[in-house]
Amino acid sequence: MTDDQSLAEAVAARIRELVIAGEFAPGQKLLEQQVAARFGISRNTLREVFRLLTSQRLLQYIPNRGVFVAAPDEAAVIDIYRVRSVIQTGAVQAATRGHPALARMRLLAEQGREVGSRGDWRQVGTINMEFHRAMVELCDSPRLSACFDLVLAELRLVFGELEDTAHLHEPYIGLNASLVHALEEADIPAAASQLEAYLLKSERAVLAALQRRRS
Amino acid sequence: MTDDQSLAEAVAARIRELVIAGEFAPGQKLLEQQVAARFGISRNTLREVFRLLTSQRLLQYIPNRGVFVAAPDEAAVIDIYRVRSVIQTGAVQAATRGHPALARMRLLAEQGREVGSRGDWRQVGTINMEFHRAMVELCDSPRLSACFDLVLAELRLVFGELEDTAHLHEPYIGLNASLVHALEEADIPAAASQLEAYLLKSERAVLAALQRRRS
DNA sequence: ATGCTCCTATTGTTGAACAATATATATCAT
DNA sequence: ATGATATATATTGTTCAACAATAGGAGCAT
Repeated sequence: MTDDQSLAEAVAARIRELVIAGEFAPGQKLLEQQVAARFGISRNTLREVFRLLTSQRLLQYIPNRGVFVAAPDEAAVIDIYRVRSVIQTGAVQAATRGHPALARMRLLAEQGREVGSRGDWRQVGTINMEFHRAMVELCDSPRLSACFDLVLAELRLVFGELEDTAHLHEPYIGLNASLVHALEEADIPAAASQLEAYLLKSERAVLAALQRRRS
Repeated sequence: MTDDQSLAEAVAARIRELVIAGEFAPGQKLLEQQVAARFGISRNTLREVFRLLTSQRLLQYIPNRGVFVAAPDEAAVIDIYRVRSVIQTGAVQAATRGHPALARMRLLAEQGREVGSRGDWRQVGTINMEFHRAMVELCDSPRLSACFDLVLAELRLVFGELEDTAHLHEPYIGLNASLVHALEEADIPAAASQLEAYLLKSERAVLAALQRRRS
């Protein structure tokens, strides 16, 4: 079936999903023995897994203390949105008519609207992230996409800490469609300003929700 | 002395230097037994090291085949400069008067001129990289800096493949000073256009040298 | 050459062991 | 009690030896 990847990578992928889904709580310590037993692998292999996930910022590694599920704080969120601003601004600047990523953005924007009307906000969140990933692919840069994937994964982790994901995604369904429109018209300045507005709004919403949660 | 880091991290740092210095040739295969013996560590620990360096793109990991020293090709160089363009453009946009990173840029620009007049081009290259790292720190974003450090390390690897590093760095001593000047005057557009010119010129020089080398 | 089997070196993974470090517990002086 | 100190315990850091799984090459037939 699915076994062209090494065991370490396979387990890394599984843990990654668990972390992002919030099954492993942020800040929680991961004991080597315990986790190794749970996944039926040896400690040595698990350590490779941990190194993998640490490099993706999903786990935090403190020497001689162990690994912990990353717990992004306000500073992290601010930094994440700074990265998004820089990279995604670069993306809209690089946008060209007829780029496959643009078509994908259009598709995802429509899917988001559909799923949103059905009220499945978790799904909307996922689609929204895919939308922005597609946007970065406008750069045709595997390294920028990789960097962006990292911060996006961190952001999903933050979302996992919050509950009221409803209004965290709802307002952006319209914005996405509008952004696609601007890009298809090759109106870069409009797209850039809409992106900037989106990011600012989203950052504020996330920060507010995060601070509400910490009380 | 210096032992607050784990053995794996220490060895990773050493190998990293060797790779960047070109002591391990790009594309060369690294045998686990051999390298483990050379550094006096066990295979298991070395595997952690490899995972670390792979995530930094200094090594390439092919399942069931082993790890190889990364060998950036033309496509990689093009991509690296795309990343630089996006991130560093973001940096000059974020520049503010009196930012500590700006002072550091000025210092490094002067050092570059000094060392350059003495003809120590290798040193000029190092200082030049520090200069651009400082530029990215204008963003005050640890994640952007981390991403930038990755591509810069890759770029050093490319430089290692070339010999005539002299004229690869010489023309940029003046450009750096001029860029600092523009930023200190808060003339963002000027700085941006100079940066763009610099990156384009540098990219072309590197690509040309690289293609000359492959024959 | 092309395709085949067999062999071998290397990677992938394991389990147990021990040293080094951190955390928890108990002990003691104040 | 409180706080400091020592002791014990759990966990991480690292090693080693073993074996399974895989890739690459040698030889051989076609």
